[in-house]
Amino acid sequence: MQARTSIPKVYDKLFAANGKQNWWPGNSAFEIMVGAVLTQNTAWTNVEKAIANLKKAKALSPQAIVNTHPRRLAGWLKPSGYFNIKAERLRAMCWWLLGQGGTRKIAKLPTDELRRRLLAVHGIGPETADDILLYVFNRPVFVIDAYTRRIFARLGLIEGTEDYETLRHIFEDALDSNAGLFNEYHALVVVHGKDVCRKRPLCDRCCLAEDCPASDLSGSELH
DNA sequence: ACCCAGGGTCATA
DNA sequence: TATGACCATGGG
Repeated sequence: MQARTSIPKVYDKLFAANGKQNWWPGNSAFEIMVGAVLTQNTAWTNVEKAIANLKKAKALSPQAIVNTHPRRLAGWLKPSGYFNIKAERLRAMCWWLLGQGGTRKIAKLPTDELRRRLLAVHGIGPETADDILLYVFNRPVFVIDAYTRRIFARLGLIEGTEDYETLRHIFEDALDSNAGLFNEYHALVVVHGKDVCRKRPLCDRCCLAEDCPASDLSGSELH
């Protein structure tokens, strides 16, 4: 009981310490989708280099990508790692997008149906699908990633070994179903995960610690 | 020289 | 269903 009711409070602390993040980085729906695939188990700085290569080659569109030989595409993706696999995944996503008639078309689908279709694409798993649902289609879906497991397990709010869907429902049930909130929350989790809570056994000096000044909301709960 | 990064798929038991 | 191997570059 204590555990689940604290999830909103963690958001308040993260927001108070880090402010608004304005995610997802990228200037178009398609760029966000490409980034979501390329960042799989990969540092974002490496993803930026690969996306820059695509832009320089004027290949940041579904048509351009399916018209590009996989070898050449993989070459542009090299800095983001797993380049052969990611070239296939981007191809699969682009074929799918073209077959669906573009993002404008599928934007009309209900969230459950859109999620099923995303998960049916080779190379799009639960987290990537939810990144796209949330940051492209503005759907109130809570994204679970490795940082989420680590941080909240460390805080004692979850075990950390729960499967993806279980965790997603825990977070979605604990919060208002608000895409803007989920957007900011996941961004804050990632920023916090990179920044402070790396290899420590406990978040002893970070903004989530009990005695941290940045975590003291002085009873002014924002929700 | 290690360790890990905003995961997912596939083969095996 | 539940592990483990595999993918691969770049920054710390």
